[in-house]
Amino acid sequence: MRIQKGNVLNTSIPTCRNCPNLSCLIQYCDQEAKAFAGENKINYLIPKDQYVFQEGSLVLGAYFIFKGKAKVVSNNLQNRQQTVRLAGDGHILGHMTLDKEFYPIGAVAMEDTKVCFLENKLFFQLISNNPKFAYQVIRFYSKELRKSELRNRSFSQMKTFEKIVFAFLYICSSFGYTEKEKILIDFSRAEIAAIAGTNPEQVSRSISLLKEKGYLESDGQKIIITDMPKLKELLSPYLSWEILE
Amino acid sequence: MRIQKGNVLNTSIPTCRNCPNLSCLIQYCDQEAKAFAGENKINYLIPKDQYVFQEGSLVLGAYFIFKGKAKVVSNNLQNRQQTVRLAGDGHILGHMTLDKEFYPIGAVAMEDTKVCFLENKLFFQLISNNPKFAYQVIRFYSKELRKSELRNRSFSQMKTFEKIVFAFLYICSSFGYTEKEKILIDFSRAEIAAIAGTNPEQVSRSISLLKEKGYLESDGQKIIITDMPKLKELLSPYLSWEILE
DNA sequence: CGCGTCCTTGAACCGCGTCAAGCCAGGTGG
DNA sequence: CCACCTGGCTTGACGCGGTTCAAGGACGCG
Repeated sequence: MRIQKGNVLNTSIPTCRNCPNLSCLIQYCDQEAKAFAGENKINYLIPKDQYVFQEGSLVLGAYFIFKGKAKVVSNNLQNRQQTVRLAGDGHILGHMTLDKEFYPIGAVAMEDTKVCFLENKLFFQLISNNPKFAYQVIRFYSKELRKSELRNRSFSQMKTFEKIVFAFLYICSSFGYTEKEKILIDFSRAEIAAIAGTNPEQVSRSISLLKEKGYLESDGQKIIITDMPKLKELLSPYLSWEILE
Repeated sequence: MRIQKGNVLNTSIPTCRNCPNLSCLIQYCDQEAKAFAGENKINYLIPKDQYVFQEGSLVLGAYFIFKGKAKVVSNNLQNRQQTVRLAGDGHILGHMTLDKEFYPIGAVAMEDTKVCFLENKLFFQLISNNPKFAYQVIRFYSKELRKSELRNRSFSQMKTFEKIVFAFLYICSSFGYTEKEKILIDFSRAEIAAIAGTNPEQVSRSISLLKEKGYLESDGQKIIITDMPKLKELLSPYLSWEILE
């Protein structure tokens, strides 16, 4: 198995103004590193539904998402796929290491996605020259770990219905939303099920129930959340919501 | 609610030879930082069963475990406690941040545990002056996140029996073991249940079943794993085991 | 010796995963 | 332009597994 890459972009690392998370990281990189990155063509465009990297491939560095959406997925031998994390603009995919290690997970682009691949050596160089960059990376991982731990807890205690509600909120928080406007989720039932850790039928049932009670509307596979605060309230026994933001 | 601390130790940061993970981290700290840490008495001894920090307390920095065991726990409002992570020698507890944030989780010492508290400012100072230290911290978080993601996936697909087997292996991998010798797990049924995300009854049933099939022995609450490889095999459909080590 | 705590085992209810059938929308070809 | 087909959404029915409740036993402690 090998890392599957999209088209190489000939740009240097952009400042990425419309992507606060990443620009926050990148602005701390010194000129030298930026030039190196540009020369070495480390920016890629991954088309929708293609792998950023595949399960079982060799770890060579970390991927930063400039613009786009990706899901971190994991198959087991029974061919069931589980989505373990969602990543949007400015997030980090993959895990850097000094040793040769293998990924137990893969990442798939959910839309055309611009990523920047930082090979281990370059990554270390960036950290060494840019302590603020290092600090931002640590904060990112620290936050993601916290989110992941929370998901762990929630999933082991929630009933299926609640897991599905959680999946909706997780999607919203991963890709951003504003409290006021209506939120559109355009995921297939199967995709939602893979996040919630259940099956499409249960997702469908839960949506019907939520629709009935006026929490959301649906049109084909599209879901429109009309009352976000009430939806959050359903999970109030489990969560303090600030932390997902 | 306030941070509950144990006795303050008057030592400076030790090199901690018997604790490879942490010594690996700490050896990269410069003398100045070590002196500062020593002066500011940032080392604490947390007695067994006391909180290192409590759910809902303010985030002020990160805790490094020198020697001991701790569990990261999380209560929901129905008073069910879930253990989301185990941490042994050299591991990091808590999550650093620039802003004022709240922990959604707490940490409890599982035995008398020596920890070192790095307040945010000091932590940043360490990172700035010690790029290798920063890199090690990033590696640690990256690895923990990977483990957590894997746990996420596994738990959403495994049956209860398998989750309990997983809990045993998770305990072993967190606190270290050698493949050859017999491994003693001295946890109450309820504690194991909190890790596996189920109830003590199921833990008890699973243990009986495993005992019957010769995977382990038990004596009161003590569990002795006699055949680790066979135990791992039970979960082979889910896991590539290297990554937990 | 009595009490409390934890482990163990049994029994009953019910949530949910699975299977199956019906429905609707979009795409294709005659 | 319509007939057909395919794939995803929806809903119902069934059966298994697990949570919960309850009772009995082992052990330590006062």
